[in-house]
Amino acid sequence: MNLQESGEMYLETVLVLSKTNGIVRSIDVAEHMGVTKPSVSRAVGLLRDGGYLVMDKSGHLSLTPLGEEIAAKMYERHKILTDFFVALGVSREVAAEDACKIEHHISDEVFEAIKGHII
Amino acid sequence: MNLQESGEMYLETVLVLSKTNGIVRSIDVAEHMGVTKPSVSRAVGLLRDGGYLVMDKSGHLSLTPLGEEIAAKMYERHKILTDFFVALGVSREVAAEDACKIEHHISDEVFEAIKGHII
DNA sequence: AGTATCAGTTAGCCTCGGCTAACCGAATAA
DNA sequence: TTATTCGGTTAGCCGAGGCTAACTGATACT
Repeated sequence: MNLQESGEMYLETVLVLSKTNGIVRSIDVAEHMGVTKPSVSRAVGLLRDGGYLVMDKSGHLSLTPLGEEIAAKMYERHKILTDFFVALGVSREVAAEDACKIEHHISDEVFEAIKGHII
Repeated sequence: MNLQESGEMYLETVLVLSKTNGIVRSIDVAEHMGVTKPSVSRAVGLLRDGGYLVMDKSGHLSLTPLGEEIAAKMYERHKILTDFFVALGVSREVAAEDACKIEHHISDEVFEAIKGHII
């Protein structure tokens, strides 16, 4: 499985929800992301097949080390990019929105450069 | 027609090629973007229907004021973002690649903030 | 015990944006 | 004049990633 932007987003959401809620179910992911249950169901199936997460018999999702790695990477990008934009004078809300969109598109090189220039 | 990321990319390419080559044909757009003729043909059709560009009887493409506006906006973003990343220490090549990807995703607010902080 | 609710899945549809194969018409070359 | 090439179009396929409708199975309520 070649992880697409949407896959990264699902993994990041699982990570964020597990930090805040503890346990994470598909329905929580759906609500948090504003998508439907079937969309999450398919995404979870693909991510499970790809070895990025597992679902136990009661429907609780947990990231594998591989999934955790990607989710943590996206989450770090999200935070750093948001802070960076805020530091440039952007409102926190718009900064977070944009961070969410571009975190999946920038190269490691550009991200590290930004990270190294936090004001 | 609601302009998608790919539409913006086609418009920007027409603008860039018109700056360098003068006249622009679909085949030139295809070669420059690394897509096939049918892909360009369909995109040009949609952009024509949306009032973003016109094609004369000999196949020459030109942007309408509406298309020009969008293309110029993307082109400016491309240049500014590239310069910004280069200023942060990123190689020109990677900077341009990333600029190309994110120019379609960032908000006006974030872009203006970046533009105002060119080092 | 029977019913309602809730979470997850399945089936199937849609749009976007690539692709190949095949066709058309104009210009060029033999 | 006929054949090739070139540029554009048409038809149709595919994958990604949304969606709705409908089913399933478990838990909880009456």
